Amino acid sequence: MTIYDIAREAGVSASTVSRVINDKPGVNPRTRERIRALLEEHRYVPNEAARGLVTQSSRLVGVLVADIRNQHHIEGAYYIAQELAKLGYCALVLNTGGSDEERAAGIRMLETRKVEAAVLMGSIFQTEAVRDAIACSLPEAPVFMLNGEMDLPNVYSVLSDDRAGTADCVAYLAERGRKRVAFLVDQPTPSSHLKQLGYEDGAARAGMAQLVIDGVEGSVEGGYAAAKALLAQQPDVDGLICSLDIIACGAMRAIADSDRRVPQDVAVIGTDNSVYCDICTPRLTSLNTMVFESGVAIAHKLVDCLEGRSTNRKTMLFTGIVEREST
Amino acid sequence: MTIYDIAREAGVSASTVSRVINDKPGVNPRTRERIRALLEEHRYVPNEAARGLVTQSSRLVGVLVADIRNQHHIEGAYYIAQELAKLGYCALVLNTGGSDEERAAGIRMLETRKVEAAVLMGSIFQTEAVRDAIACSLPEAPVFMLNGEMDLPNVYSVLSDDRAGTADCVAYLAERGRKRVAFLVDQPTPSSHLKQLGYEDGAARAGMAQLVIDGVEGSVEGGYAAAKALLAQQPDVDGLICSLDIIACGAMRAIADSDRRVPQDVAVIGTDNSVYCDICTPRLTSLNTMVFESGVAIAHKLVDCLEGRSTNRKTMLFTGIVEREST
DNA sequence: CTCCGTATTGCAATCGATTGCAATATCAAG
DNA sequence: CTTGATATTGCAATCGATTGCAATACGGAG
Repeated sequence: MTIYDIAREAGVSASTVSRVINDKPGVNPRTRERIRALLEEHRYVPNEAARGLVTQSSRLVGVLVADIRNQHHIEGAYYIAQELAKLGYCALVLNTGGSDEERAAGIRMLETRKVEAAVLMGSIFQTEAVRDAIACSLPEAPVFMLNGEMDLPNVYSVLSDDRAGTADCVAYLAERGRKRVAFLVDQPTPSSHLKQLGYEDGAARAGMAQLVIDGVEGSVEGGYAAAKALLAQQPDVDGLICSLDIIACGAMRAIADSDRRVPQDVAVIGTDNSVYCDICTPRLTSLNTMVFESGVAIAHKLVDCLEGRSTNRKTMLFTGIVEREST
Repeated sequence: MTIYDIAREAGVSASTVSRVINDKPGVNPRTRERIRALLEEHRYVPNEAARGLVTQSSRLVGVLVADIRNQHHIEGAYYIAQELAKLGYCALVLNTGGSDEERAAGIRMLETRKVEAAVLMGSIFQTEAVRDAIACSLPEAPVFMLNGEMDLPNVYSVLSDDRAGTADCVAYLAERGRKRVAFLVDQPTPSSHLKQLGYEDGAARAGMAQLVIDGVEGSVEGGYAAAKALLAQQPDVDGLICSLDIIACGAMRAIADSDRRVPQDVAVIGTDNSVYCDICTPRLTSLNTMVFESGVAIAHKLVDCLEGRSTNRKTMLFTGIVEREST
């Protein structure tokens, strides 16, 4: 069912039908009603591809998510999709794998689909290859980065101050009398690197020795194994900060298995404030890195851009420690 | 950069360029190479909208996800997207809200984007309104339902036998000497209803009195509150089956707060086998309802359909209890 | 009854591809 | 130097919309 079919049946030209569909003036009210009825009757839906071809617009926004394990990113992506849908835009949510190639391919895919804007969920997109791909494929479209920055005029940033936040975690434990606070960090990503820097800042400021275990696998088992080894080697550890909540969950289990209590013997803090915090026992104190709130902020700024309003290129959200039972 | 730009620069017609792009025969090898080089040099990417208009294909598959809280559905959706990407298809992942209207609107959106197939993640799509929307908007395209069936020739189903699985859970507890097993169920959905029927089957078969608490909020707090109330009223409960793992997590906390031990005093089983199972303490025994595996199966069957191979309209996956510490 | 302004409507080009068929080029054989 | 077969290439229509401009219809004033 195309506008030509409708036009034939209504005894008018396609132009007139198009004017009715797009609520444009210059159509006799009676004709308009007649066509409206036909449109309704045949449940006409426009072909977005054809429409986009002539209007040079797709009403599509690309959302790239790298880590599907990150509940926050996914929820953020869906929130963005929802907000956009309200405005008649459609989110093209793509998951890109772990490599730079795949991420660049994702951006090229957005180009062939002619998206009008893009969102990159996560600091993992902050690489040279992605920068080049954006400069090549989306030099005009507004691109929003979550937790990342890029020196391109069309790239906007929404980030949370994870470095300061993690430093705050160290200070928080130091104030509560912890003397030896270790840091468990997963595979290096820009985000985990920031957290590590924050840990180092905090430890230096508190005059505390630094103890970093890196390369921890991002799973309950990974956290368990790392914490078990740590406690065996450094039995005097009385505080633990983890770059992922899920690692903290595994670590707490290891602590319990080593006949220590959380938080009395070892206090534990995660840095995601994820749903896991309320599920594990004891409930996990965690740094709210505002990932979800960032998604909300991105959706709003994106819509501002798309509707021609201006927005500042960088938005910083402040973190906060959410105290639960593990400290 | 369009094929016309390339054609002009190469001194040939657009047809020739198109033949090169699509690897079609009938082009002088030397010309072909020259055009290939130009394509590369200008990083030509085809406009999918224009291509789709003439070929009447979009290489787009719509994936509708209703409940973003369901980690399985999201992972499944991403897995599907990944498989499709390998074959040159692009997944249009849409989240539809809670109402029938929104779900029907999602299907209509798929129609305007001219998707070649659709996937509905979850039993929640098994409604009359969705059926009508499919019959209207996607009467030809293959539609895959996860955990749902529909009497339309183009709707395929991949489901897990949750009813039998939940009955197995009751039997499992009965065999281990539990006398009074209750069932906590969330807001009614086709899926939770099946689980409830399974519980009733199992209880009847084991000659056990039935004790169903329904309308439980699907959260840790919801499970906590429901279990707390239950234990106060029915102190003799020694087994608990929950329609959602997250409810089971809350329930285990309530049991601990009521000075009972899991599993010694009350055994608990969830019915999602989600990531939460390994995070809570004690680790939660749960029914693997194969949601993730179903996603995999759907991806494969979808690709079969798209490539012209035939598949059976209904695939049943069998559930299994994954034993952990809560039983 | 003519003329003019305004309200409707349609024509035709355009967007960026694909593709059947006609046209031209190339080359070897006779 | 034809002729015919085959290899390249281009023309033009098509997909389903949108839109500027030209054309027609209508109505009232003179």
